[in-house]
Amino acid sequence: MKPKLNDVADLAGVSPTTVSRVLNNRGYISEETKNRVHDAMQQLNYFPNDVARSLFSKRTNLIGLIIPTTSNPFFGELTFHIENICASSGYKLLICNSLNQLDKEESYVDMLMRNQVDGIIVGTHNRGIVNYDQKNIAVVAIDRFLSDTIPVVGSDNYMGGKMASELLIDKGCKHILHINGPVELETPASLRRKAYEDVMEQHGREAITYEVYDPFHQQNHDEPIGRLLDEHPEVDGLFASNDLVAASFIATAKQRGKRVPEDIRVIGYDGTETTRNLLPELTTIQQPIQEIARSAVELVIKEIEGEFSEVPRETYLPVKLIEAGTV
Amino acid sequence: MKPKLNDVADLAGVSPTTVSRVLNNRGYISEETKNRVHDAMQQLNYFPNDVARSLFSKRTNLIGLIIPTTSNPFFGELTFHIENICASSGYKLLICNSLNQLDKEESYVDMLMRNQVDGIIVGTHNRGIVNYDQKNIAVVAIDRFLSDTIPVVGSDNYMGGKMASELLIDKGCKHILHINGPVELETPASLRRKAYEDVMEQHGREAITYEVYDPFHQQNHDEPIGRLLDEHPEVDGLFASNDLVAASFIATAKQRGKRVPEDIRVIGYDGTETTRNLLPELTTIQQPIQEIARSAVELVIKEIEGEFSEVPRETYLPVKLIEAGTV
DNA sequence: CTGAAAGCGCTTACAG
DNA sequence: CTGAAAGCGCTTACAG
Repeated sequence: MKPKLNDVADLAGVSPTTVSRVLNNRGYISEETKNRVHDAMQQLNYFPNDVARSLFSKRTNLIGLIIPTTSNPFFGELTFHIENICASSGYKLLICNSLNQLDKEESYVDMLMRNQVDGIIVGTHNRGIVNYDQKNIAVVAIDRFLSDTIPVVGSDNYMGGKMASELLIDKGCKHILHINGPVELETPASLRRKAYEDVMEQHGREAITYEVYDPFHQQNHDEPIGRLLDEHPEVDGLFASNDLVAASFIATAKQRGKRVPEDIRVIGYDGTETTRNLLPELTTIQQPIQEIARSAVELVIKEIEGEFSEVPRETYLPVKLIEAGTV
Repeated sequence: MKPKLNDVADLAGVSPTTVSRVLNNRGYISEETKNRVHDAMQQLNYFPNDVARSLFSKRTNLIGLIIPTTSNPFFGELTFHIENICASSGYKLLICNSLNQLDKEESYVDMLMRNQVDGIIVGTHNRGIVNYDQKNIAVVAIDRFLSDTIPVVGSDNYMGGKMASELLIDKGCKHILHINGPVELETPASLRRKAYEDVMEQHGREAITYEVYDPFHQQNHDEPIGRLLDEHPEVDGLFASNDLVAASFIATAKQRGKRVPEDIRVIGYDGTETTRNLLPELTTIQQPIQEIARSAVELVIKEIEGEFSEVPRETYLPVKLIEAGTV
């Protein structure tokens, strides 16, 4: 049987109170008892039961992370950094892959609440919205407006969209296409599209935006992209809302005999380590994933600790253009 | 304040015992009380505190997953599937990115034990080894021998290595190189190398294996690969132990004016969705990630439920050759 | 069919 | 400097 605090107390010949105190380094204890207790703990190979501690303290040091899927390199890397930063602050991560399905997100939130997590970081992009406000829990959203009060963290989407669009213009593209997620979502990421449209207008170009149903749940984009290329044979530039779509586009374009960048120039968005490794020639707008993770974790911890005044409603971190072969 | 079971009991005019019974659907309860209790729960927006339940039941329904990093596409996808399968079996996932560092793995295991997880799935590949046997907890390893008793799940590494090596031979390669992780690890993955060496020997070829220090922790492989190409200008075939290394190799080779596959044919290992999407031309041995995840979860659950006799010591799942442009 | 009591493994006022 | 008691929010024998 697992030794418990009482066993340690018995062995050390002290009260459970005393053991608890040396465990938590609270109150005055003589060096001698302290040593005896430590010896007893060692001897029994004792470690405290955090479930019992949580029940009392009403703190689990657990944070729930809801994302579409860790299979997507952006979210895989985001998850890594979030977990890493949580760990160094004494928090643990409960992971939830919602696949952008509202019902899954809802049942995950229920699960997290029953498990008494201290906070939730939400990075899903559903159509519907879970009402996090009345859950009475610390929440931070990544690139998504959840309510008037829930803080949002993301990359500087407008700047990213602007840099990408202007680069394509500078390179001499005449017919620039944009592929984005569904606009109705009203996410900060739709600013990428807004920037694209603004730049096109400034340069007297027509803005043509295609929407992919769900850019985060990995799926085969080749077919819709093929149709798109057939409908717009004049296209000579593409700004894709993420690198996976950009990669699908490049593959499809090549199949149709188009050369990249000679015939079509392509820019993606995200710039994950994985993309940099597997497709180094892709020009892309790199999100500061680690900084996004850091902000999200810091903000949710501030909320947990009640420091609401120090939590800005919106935090946008700078992006970086990575210019490579596809442009 | 969060409503508790007692509040529900008060409102419904019954004892806490009764509320607990309707919550757990245990014992006989009249329809009428059942309804009154349900009404009270609704009215108060009550949901049970799983921390308290866990303290009593000594079951948390929590599983710990220790992997190098979700940033790596193989582990990102593995994590997704494991979490997914856990969720459908009522388990939750606590995620731990060890970066293959022994000290991190150790402190994660401590953390998981304190949090009373029901089981642990281990997918790290350190040099040192944590003694999981004496932790007295359900453990399953992925592609790693942890002890004589801990079950291992993985792909059929020998078959994968054989298929890759033979394909290169069939394609007419004369000087085939293999890049692998450090052998001392004695992981089942080293069977990929064994198969390569056996095939080379059968065909009277020299086996040349290079070792990359840590193929899982993403890093820049370009420099060592560059040296390797300089030392072996005659190489016309490469079997890489994973797709990321294969991609680095291809990029480096191209920089040196080598054409793939005309001058050098390349085969990777893993075949993740992400690689298929970003680098569809890469020929690779695809691991059955979802099946590995399913086996790992099923086995750890069997251990948790005490059905040790149904847990095989080693489970190797079939791989699939994906032949594409690099070969 | 329902309830009072004890207990899961800890922690913290409160006394001394 | 140390301990007895009560309690965190549940559940389960045991009675009735």
